[in-house]
Amino acid sequence: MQKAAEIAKESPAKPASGIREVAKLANVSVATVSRVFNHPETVRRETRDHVHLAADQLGYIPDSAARKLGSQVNRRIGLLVPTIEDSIFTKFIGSLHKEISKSGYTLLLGAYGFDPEQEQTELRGLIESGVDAVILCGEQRSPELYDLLERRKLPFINFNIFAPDSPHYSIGPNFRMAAQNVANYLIELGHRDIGCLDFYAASNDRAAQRRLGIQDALAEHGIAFNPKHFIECDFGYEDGRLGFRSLMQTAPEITATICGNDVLAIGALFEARDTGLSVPKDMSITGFDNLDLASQVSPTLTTVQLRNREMGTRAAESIIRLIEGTPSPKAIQLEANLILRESTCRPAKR
Amino acid sequence: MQKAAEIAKESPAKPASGIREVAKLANVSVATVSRVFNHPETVRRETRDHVHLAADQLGYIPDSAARKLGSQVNRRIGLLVPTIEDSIFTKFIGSLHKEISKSGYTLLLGAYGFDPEQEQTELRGLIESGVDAVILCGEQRSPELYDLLERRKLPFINFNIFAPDSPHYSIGPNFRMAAQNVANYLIELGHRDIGCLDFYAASNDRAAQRRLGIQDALAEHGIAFNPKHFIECDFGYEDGRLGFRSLMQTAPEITATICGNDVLAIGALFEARDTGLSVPKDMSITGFDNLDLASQVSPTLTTVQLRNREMGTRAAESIIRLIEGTPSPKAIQLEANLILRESTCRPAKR
DNA sequence: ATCGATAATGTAACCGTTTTCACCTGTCAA
DNA sequence: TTGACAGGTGAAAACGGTTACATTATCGAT
Repeated sequence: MQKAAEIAKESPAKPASGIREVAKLANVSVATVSRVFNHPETVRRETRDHVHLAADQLGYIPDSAARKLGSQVNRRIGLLVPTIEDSIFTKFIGSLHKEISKSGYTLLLGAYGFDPEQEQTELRGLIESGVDAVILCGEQRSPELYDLLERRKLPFINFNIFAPDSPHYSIGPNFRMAAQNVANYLIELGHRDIGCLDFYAASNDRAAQRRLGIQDALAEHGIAFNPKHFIECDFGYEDGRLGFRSLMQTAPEITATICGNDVLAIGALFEARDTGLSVPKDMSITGFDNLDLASQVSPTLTTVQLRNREMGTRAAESIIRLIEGTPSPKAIQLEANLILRESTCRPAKR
Repeated sequence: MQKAAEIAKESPAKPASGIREVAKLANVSVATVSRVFNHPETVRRETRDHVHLAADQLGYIPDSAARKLGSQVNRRIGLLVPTIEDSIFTKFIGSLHKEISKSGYTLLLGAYGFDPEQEQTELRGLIESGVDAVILCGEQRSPELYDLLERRKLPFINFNIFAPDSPHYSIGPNFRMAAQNVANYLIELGHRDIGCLDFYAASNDRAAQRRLGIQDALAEHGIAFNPKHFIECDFGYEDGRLGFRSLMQTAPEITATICGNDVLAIGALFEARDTGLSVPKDMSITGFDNLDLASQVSPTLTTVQLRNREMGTRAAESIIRLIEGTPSPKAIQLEANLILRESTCRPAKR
């Protein structure tokens, strides 16, 4: 380990100094220095200034490990996402990070690649690393994982899901209702045969919710549910293309396709274009997320606007309240507005 | 703080237990328990099993703060990126995270929104949080920041830049040469008036490098450098559109546009299409990154493939070597291959 | 059986803070 | 003058591990 230190050339300057050096220089006890930083109001103004001066002079940075040991407080929040390579999470993480930084928290990031096993490993890592709370994606996970959280009495909230009936805290859009809205809109336009491209519902509760919402809408309008119309796939433009292609093969009668996200929808859009299908005349397509790209493609994409940034800031507020013991709403529902654009219209064929 | 604990309902189960409880249950001393986890080879097999059994039974998770305090080792790596909302960084972070996880490190993330001031604040945060090393983006930053690093004797490497002449460790593509290749390719196709859309070179050394590369190519072919052809802008599809529009206004003579990334290029592509310009016939367009989207748009985009995932894994290896004192190459150059697609061809007008 | 070397384990100091408690000083009401 | 009290401050005990060093098994050689 000392080796690591040798990498930097022997600097003649001051080595990293601790609270004792500061105390000595300021002519006070270490207790006072500590107080200056943690409970400034309890120390005399003059003393405070001395200490600050000394600290600046020495470039003092408190050691958070020692601090944690002493105080049992980390000022650290753990976030577990399935993947960081998706703009939903990216926006969420960005605004979450910004918001918790404001309150002096740092972010510990874990990604588990949609693997529940890995999720648990990462959680252990976060706990071990010392987090005051964690934020998880979705609601569906092994009881052992929830157990771990409870045993450690770690506050946590689930994001990207609105679960008013769950025992856990949650924040997110109501995917079920949002999807129902999309389906209703298409049905009211006159569509009867509606296809659907989404993730694997069994392992992704957001996809499952959307699926339910679509079924709600179909049932409401007395349209039979046809499992052949529901295709499950991975995400990525290419997956959207592939999914759309197989949808057209198994169910050529459909006049509209609801996609679980914008990437899938845009993939489908490209595939339709490349196979000579006109969107929206021959095929209406909708997405979820409202990516920047959705309003740039041609035709522009009808989609559901999600508030991923807002989700980040609100989740931050919420989790900090939980850490501090302030009450916080159990389930927060975020808006999910349908944005009408050019990729949808009434069906041509009847 | 106890409040936070009360959030979880009084669980009758075992509270988080420490090393002492494990020691007692396993009938050994705390030292032995510690050794089992840190230097297993030094303890008898049988004892080891006892300890593991006890630890599992109690759900023991060592406290990393205490661990750090005792051992002066964190197993934590800090990463500072300008923004997390960009697929370059996203891919990099993803693979970096995966790779360091393998070696038992966790990732501390900081984002500073391209603000040097904020970068320093975030770095302080990371140091305070206890990182064994940090990874930074680019090379250009205040001497104070470098100072902080040296004073703390923190190993660090700069990513997304190849800087063989710098005193610091670096890993990334050679943007200058890559851009020179792009420009050469266009010039050899017959283009003489080449526009350029990129970030602000003054605050972004990658953009500055690309600009130099383009100038190299122009000079090499005896083409005069026209500052009007270089437009600086933010990133995002809309910025690409705007940038391209203003480029067409100030320099309508150009027959090709080199963009600093694919998003900009695709924005330009869309704008060209919407204004009735045919790509590539009237205008060749190139990007940087080779996003998934680049091969999906129409026409498909000629671009430079960057190895951002590879950058992540290699950076991980490198930084871990640095931490452990194993020698590691000072500057690693990553490939940057020009991918020819449909968005470029010889100029029509002469 | 004794000895020495070596392997396995225990004891206790230490890491750099926070925090409890005790103490000192000065002020004010009785 | 005295006692109560509050505001500042310091000494030392935590916090939960790691590890240097001391100590105790174990075992082969004599």
